[in-house]
Amino acid sequence: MQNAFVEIAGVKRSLHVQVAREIARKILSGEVAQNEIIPGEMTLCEQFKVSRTSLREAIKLLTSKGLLESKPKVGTRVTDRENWNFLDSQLLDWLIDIGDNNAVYRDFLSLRNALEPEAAALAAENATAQQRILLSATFQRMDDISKDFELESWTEADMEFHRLIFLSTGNSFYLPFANVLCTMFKSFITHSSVRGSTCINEHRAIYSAIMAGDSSKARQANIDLLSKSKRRLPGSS
Amino acid sequence: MQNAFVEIAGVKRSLHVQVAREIARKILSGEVAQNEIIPGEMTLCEQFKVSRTSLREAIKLLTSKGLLESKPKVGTRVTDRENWNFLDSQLLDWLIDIGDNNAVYRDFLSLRNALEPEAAALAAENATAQQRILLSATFQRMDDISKDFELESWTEADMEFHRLIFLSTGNSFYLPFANVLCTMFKSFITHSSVRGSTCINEHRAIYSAIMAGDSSKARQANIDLLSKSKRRLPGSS
DNA sequence: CCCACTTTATTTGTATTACTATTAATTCAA
DNA sequence: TTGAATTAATAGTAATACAAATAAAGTGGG
Repeated sequence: MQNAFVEIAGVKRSLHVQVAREIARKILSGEVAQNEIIPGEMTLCEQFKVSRTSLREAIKLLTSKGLLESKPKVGTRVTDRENWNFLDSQLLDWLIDIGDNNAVYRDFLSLRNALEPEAAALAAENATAQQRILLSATFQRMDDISKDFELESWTEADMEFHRLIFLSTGNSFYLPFANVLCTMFKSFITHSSVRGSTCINEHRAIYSAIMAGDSSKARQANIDLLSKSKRRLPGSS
Repeated sequence: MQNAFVEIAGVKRSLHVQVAREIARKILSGEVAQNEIIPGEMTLCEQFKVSRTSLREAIKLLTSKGLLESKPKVGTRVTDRENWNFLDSQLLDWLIDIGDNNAVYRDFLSLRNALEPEAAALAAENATAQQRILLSATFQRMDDISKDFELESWTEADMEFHRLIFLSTGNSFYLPFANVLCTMFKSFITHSSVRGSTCINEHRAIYSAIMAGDSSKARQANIDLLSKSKRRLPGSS
């Protein structure tokens, strides 16, 4: 396993991101195995035709996402899958680019199932005045769009709605999901998975419950929404 | 706001991690405000007495955690709190070092509340043979320890038990929580928050349900455990 | 023969300097 | 007033040298 690291994508972005992307692709796709030691810095510099500075920045980026681990004398090793940060937006982008997205979408829906009802409940209790205003404006947009449906603008409003709920929980640990959610929604758009109806009534139920400060009703309304959309998405029963 | 960036902790770790830690502390504590532009690279190099290489590695690390954002000509700016990745173990360590941990523990418990019941249900359905063996061994240890209670070893086994559940879900998005959970448990130990009893029976119920492949029973058992431990932790009703 | 200690070689970590690319702000001309 | 060209400031890339860490090989004493 020597020449698994070659080529370079002729995109725009900064060099070390290109390199990181290439290496990440090979790791995520399984082309290089977990716990495998990748070639030394010098070797990789030659293969990617970049300076050691750039290569090291690339490796640092991947290390910070839990994909790699470096030790002097021993080298840089691919970590166990357990340590990969699947909630990182960039990593998700790379993962989606690779292929079998059905599994990714299914797993993500499962996570939303666990999180969003609780997030809605928390938002009902903790949303600030400012956040309630934003939520109102966004729901208004959804309501308007639902009457004259247009996929892209509705998806965007839908995304913003659920994003705002995460941000309104008043719980720091829910914040990262706002970004992950956006990444997934954007990938939905570009890969144009069909999403039939708007479920505007189910969304209205969530919205009303949050504005009324009724956490249990918000939780239940979000459960209802998820159980309805589950029936339309690929890979679910 | 110029000399908010000085000193340097005389710890061991690699240089750029020390620097990153210092800057992160100032950001997380609010000493430097969100959206504020921090001093240029050269200035920071002088203040921290490190080379530009190390400083840039530090900044890259913080950028990858969503704390900073760099653009040519404009500089490096502290991002909105919404973008901070609170599920990063290192960031959590820094956050805990700062102070008001009660809020952190409370928020984390709230997240566990949302996630762990679903994780237990998924584990009941998807745990591999290998994972079931590990879970059995770990529960056996918990059972033994509960008879002759010793705080540290029990906390470690408890942590491993819940960690294994996350790893056994068969859902990539649950994996990162395994590490976050460990970080929080370790902080519990060092900051020696009291955790009275072992709840061994509640844990047994989860364990049995997972081994039996009964997802709804596993979910309910995990809910029961959380509602019981909630009554003992600081900051909850 | 075996164990502990020392040396060596390899690999990552840090530092320095120089140059390039990007872009906000300014300037100057239409 | 506008808008295109210039300027200046900052991050990105590169090349090179040296420092630190450590696994592995070598060495001496028991």
